[in-house]
Amino acid sequence: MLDSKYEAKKVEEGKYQEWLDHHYFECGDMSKKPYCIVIPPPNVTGKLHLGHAMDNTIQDLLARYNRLKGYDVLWVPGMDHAGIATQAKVDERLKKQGVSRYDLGREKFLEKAWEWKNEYSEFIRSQWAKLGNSTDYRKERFTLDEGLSNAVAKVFVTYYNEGLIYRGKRVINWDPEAKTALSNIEVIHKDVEACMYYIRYHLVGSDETFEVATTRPETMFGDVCIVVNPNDEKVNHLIGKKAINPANGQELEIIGDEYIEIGFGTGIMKCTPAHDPNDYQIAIRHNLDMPICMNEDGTMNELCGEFEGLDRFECREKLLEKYKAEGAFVKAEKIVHSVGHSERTGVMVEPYLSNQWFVKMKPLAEAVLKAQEKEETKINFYPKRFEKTFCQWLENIEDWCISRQLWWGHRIPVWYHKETGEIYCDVKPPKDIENYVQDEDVLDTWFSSALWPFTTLGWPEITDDYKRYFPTSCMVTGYDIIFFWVARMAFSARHFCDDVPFKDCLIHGLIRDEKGRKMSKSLGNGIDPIDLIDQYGADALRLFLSTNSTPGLDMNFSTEKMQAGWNFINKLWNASRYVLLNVDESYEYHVPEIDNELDSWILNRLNQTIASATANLDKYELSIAGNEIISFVWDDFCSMYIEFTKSALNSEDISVKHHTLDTLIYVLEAILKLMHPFIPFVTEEIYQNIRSKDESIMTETWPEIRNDVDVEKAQDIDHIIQIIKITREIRSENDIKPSKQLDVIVNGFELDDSLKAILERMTKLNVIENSDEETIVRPTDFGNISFIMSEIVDKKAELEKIEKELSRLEAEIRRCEGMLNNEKFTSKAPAEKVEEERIKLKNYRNSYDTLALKKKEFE
RNA sequence: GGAGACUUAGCUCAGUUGGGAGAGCACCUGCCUUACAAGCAGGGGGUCACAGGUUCGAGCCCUGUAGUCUCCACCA
Repeated sequence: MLDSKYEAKKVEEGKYQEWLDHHYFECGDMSKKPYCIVIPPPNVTGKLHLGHAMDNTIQDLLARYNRLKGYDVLWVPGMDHAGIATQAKVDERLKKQGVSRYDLGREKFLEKAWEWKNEYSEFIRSQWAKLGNSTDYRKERFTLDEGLSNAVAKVFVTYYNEGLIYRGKRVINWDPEAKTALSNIEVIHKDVEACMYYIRYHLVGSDETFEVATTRPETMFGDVCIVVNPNDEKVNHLIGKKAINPANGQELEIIGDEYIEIGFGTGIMKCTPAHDPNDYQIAIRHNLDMPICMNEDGTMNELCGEFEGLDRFECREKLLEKYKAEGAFVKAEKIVHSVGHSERTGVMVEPYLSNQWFVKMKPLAEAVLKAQEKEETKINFYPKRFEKTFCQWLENIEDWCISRQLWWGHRIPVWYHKETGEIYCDVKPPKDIENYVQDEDVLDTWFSSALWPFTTLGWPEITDDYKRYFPTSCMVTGYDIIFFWVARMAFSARHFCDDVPFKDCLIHGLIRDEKGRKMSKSLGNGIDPIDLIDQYGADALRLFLSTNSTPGLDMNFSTEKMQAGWNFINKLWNASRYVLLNVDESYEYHVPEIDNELDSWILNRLNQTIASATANLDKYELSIAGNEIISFVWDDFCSMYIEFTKSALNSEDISVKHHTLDTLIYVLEAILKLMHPFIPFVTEEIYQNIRSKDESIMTETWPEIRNDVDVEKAQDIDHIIQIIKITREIRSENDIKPSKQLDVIVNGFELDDSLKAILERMTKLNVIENSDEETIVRPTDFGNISFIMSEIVDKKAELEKIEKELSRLEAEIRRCEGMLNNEKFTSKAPAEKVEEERIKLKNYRNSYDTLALKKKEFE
C-alpha cells in the first residue's frame, strides 16, 4: 500500500539499483527493432549541471518511450576527456599544491589527469543514477579508452593518406595561457574598449612623415612593411618608398595592396604577417618574411630589444611611453572593437604563426551538404530551422586546426625521422622507432567527439552493435554545439561510414536562471540538479525539464513550475491511493469490458490522450505530449472520473464495485505507462503497488487504443458534465450549499437511472419531468436545463443575466450567419468546417430562442 | 555586414498544416465533500508589439517598422 503522503526520496531510493539488477537498461532483444541514442559525452571536468539534466532527461524519456513501444533500445553512456578543459582543471589543482605540470613531466601529469578523470566519472555516474538515466553500462565508453584511441588514429591516418590532413605554417589562434593553438570556433569574440593609437613614421631620406593607426603597437616588432591601397590617390605616392619603423629603427618598404580599405583610418597600414591573419595573406601575396615577435606565453621575444621578456600588454604601455618621449606618438582614440578570447582560459587570443596540423574541410563539408539535399540521406533536424544553421556553417567552412600543444588527449600518430625529418604516419609507431621522434602534440578534443556515434559502437571493427544500431536513431543536444560537434559528426560519419551519424537531431535550448540570465560561475547563479532532486525528487525535476520548454528555445528555471510539477505527482499519487484503498482481498483484476456510459467516456478520453501523446512524442513535442497527459489525469481522471466512481465503489453489488475497480485500474495503469518516460520512479512505485514488487513497469508496453468504446455513450457523460458544471455555477452564484438538493428539468436528452444517479451523487441534483413553478433556463449543446426559480434566484438578477447572454448570442449568430451567407466561405472552406458552423448557428439560435422566450415570461 | 529567434493575462510561458484566445503562478469568492488543503468548487483578467497585405476567415502566412536577444563574420 502507498504511504499517505508522496515522498520523493522514499519512492526513488533503491529503484535505480533494482532496475540495474534486473538488466532492464540492457539492449539486445533481437526479436525487436533497434533504437539507439548515444549520449553526448559530458566532459570529465566536473559535475553535471542543470543543462546536462535537461539533455539527459530528454534522452531518457525517448529511451523509455521507445522501450515501451517495443523497440530494442540501446542508450550508450560515455564521457569525454575534454582535452584543454580537463588539462586546465588538473593544472589548477596542481597549482594549488604548488606544482606545475612542467615539474611533473608528461607521464606523471597524465597520471594525475587520469586520477582526476576517475574521480569525476564516479560523480557523473552517480548523477546519472539519480536522474534515472536508463543507459546500458555494458557499453560505456570514454574518448581516451583503447578502442576509441585506435579509431582516432585510424581516422587520422586515413585522412592523411587521402590528403585531407596536412601540416603547415599558418596564423592560428594561440592561447598564451594554455600555450596551445585553438580552432576558430574555440575563440569567442567579445566587444572590448580599447584605443586606436596613431603613430608617426618617417620616410627614409626625407622629412616627410605619415601616420599609421593601430590597436596593437606591440606587434610593431614583427612588422615587415607598410601597405597602402594603390588606388588611393591620397597615399599611393608612398609606394616604393621606405619608412623607419619607430619600434626598432628598421627600414620598412611601402607596398601597394588592394586589401587596404580607402578612407579607413589613415589609409596606411602596418603589416605584421606572423600576428594577424590578414597581414599573413598580404605577406603570402608579396612573398614577405614573417618574423614572430612573441613567445608562446605572450611575452615579447628577442626581436623586441629592451622589451624582451615583457608581457604583450606591458610592452604596449612601455612602448607607447617611448613613442611619447620620442615624438612618434600622435594620439590615442577610444574605440570599441571585437577581440577574440579563448573559450577555455578566457585570455585574449594571439594570432600567431605556427606549424600546425589541419583538416581540409571543403571536400568533407560538401559531401554532407550533398547528402542533405535528399530525404533518404539527410539528417532531420528538430526544429527544422537548425538545418539552415548547420548547412550555412558547412558552406562557409575553413580548414580545421586540429593540433593542440597539450598533453591530455590523443597523441598525433606521426613520427619524424630524426635525421631526414621525413614524416611517418600510421596507427602504429615505425619499426625502427629509435630513429624517429613522435609529434609532441595531441588532437583537438572534438576530433574524437566527431567520431563518437560510431566509435562507441565498435568502429572501425564492423561489430554486431555497429551493424545493428548504426546509424543511430536520434541525437539530442543543444544548439550551442551544432558547429563544434553536430557538423563534425556529420562529416566524419559521411566520410567513414557513408551514412548519417543519426537519423534525427533534436536540438534544445539552454536552461537559464529564473531571471533569464545564463547560468555561470561568475554570476554564481548556477543550480545544482542534485539539490533540486533532494528537495523535489528526480521525477519532479524531470517533469519540469520535459514539459516546460519549446524545442530549440531557451527555458528559464522556475521554482514555481518545479513546485507545480511536484503537485501533479502528488495528485497522481493520491489518485492511485484512492484506487488502491478500494482494493480488498475479494477483488481480482480483469481487463474491463465496456458496459456502461462511464466506461465509454473515460476510455474514449484515454484513447484520445494516447493518440495525441503518441503523435506528439513521435515528433519530439515532449511538452505538448506531457501536458496533454497531465490534463487528462487531472481534469478527466481525477476531477471527474474518480468522483463518478465513488457511488459505484460504495455499491452493495459486488460485481458493480469490481467492474468499476477494473476500469479504474485499467486507466490508471495506462496513465502510469504514458507518464513513465517523464516520471519513471513514481510510476514504477505505483505500478508495483498495484501489481507486485516482482514486476516492473519497464517491461510493459505502450498503451493501445481500444476500438470498443461507444462514442455516443461517452457523449452522454459529456452532457452530464455540462449539467454538473452549470449546476455548480448556479450554486456558487446564489450561495446555495452543496448539501441542498435542487430539482432540474432536462430537455433534449434522455437520462436513464444510472445517469440520474450520477447527478444526484455529484451535485445533489434531482431530475424531475416538469414543474408548475416558475423556472430559470440554461441552454446547453444538447437542449436546455431548467431549475425551480423560487429555490434559488431573484428575478431581477436573472433578467440581467439573460439580457447579457442574449446580446452575446446575438453577436455569435451574426458572426455565424455572416460566414454562412458568404458564398466564398461555403464554397471554399472544407465541408466539415461549414457543417460545424451550421451546427453552431443552430445551437446559438436555439439558445437564443429559449432565453428570449424566458425573458418575455419574466417581463 | 550575414543569419536566426522573441514580443500573447499582473508574472513566467504554451498555442504543431490559418477556422470561436490557453496553462502554471498570482488575485477574488466559497469549501477540511472519508485520494489529495502542496487540495476541491466557482470567478475576474488579453484591440495576441505596431502598420500594411494575402484570405471567406490571421496570434499563426507575406511585407515593413520598433524593441529585446542569440549565432556567424569582421577593417588595421
